[in-house]
Amino acid sequence: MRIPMKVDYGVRALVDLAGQPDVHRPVRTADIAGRQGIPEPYLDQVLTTLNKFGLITSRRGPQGGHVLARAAADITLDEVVATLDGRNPPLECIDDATECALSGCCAQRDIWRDVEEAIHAVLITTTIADLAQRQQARTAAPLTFAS
Amino acid sequence: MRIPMKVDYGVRALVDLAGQPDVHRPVRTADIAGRQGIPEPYLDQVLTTLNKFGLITSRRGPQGGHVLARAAADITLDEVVATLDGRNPPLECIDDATECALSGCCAQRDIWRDVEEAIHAVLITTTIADLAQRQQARTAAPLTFAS
DNA sequence: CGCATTGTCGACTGGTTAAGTGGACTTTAC
DNA sequence: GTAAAGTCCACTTAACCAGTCGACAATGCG
Repeated sequence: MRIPMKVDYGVRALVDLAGQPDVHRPVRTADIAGRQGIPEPYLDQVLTTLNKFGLITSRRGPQGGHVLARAAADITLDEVVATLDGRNPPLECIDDATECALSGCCAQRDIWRDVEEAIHAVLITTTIADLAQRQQARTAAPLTFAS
Repeated sequence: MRIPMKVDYGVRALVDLAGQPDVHRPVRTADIAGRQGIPEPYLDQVLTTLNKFGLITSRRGPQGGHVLARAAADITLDEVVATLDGRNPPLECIDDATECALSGCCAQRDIWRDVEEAIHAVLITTTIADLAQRQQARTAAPLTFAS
């Protein structure tokens, strides 16, 4: 019942990209890793996956880096989780009814599905833009008093 | 974001115990394993844990086996998960604020906490008795039409 | 063209989880 | 009291996840 590191790192990276002053200037892996406290080689893999599935666009070479492929408001957390965690259901039997067949369609399958849907409901209503905005408000607020 | 096998097996075993005609007669590990399609030696370990934490009572020797230690209606799924999965938060930083400190109290921490609470909400409102009842209704219903 | 920079990919290591194996211990039946 | 039926416990194996390292490929610049 844990959130994989991949997912946490991926979300952090996307929020970092969304929070850049110029959204079209590529950001290097090392910069994101430094700011977010993520082991760089590992973040590397995560960003590669995000690029492969079209969440970010990456460019190699000098002045290369990563850019959000879409508007931050269009990227839901649910999509990030699905991309990085491979669309795994919390338990096999939820999608595959074949395994659970012998126990006469077990009752707890409903419960696990409820759990899955509860998670889904939270994740689908949250976008990277939401998080970036919240982040910005949080880093700015403690320094400047409300005018 | 997966539900550990331990948890699934543990819940299945408890529901199995709750569904017994005589709740006070001990049920053998092998019987539960056979009915529920669980690898017996592994279920063994799970049941030992459940016994150690007082969810079931186990007796050794001939006519030995496992019995629910409390009423099925008093055992919530949340408790089973906590017992078998060791009260792990979905992400370290939710309980330990030390790790996340450098990124200025990150925004997604709230979201992961929301997810955790959503899961909690489902699990705490479901008891072993609920599942056992639902299970019984499901195995009986397809044969007899509603009167 | 040649080289530095930066992303991409694959193999490798260490820790945790899901199981399997074997033996010790405890209780009941005879 | 002895044997059998059970649970309990420690060790091993296989698969997976987090993280590291090094080679390769593409891009831009002189």
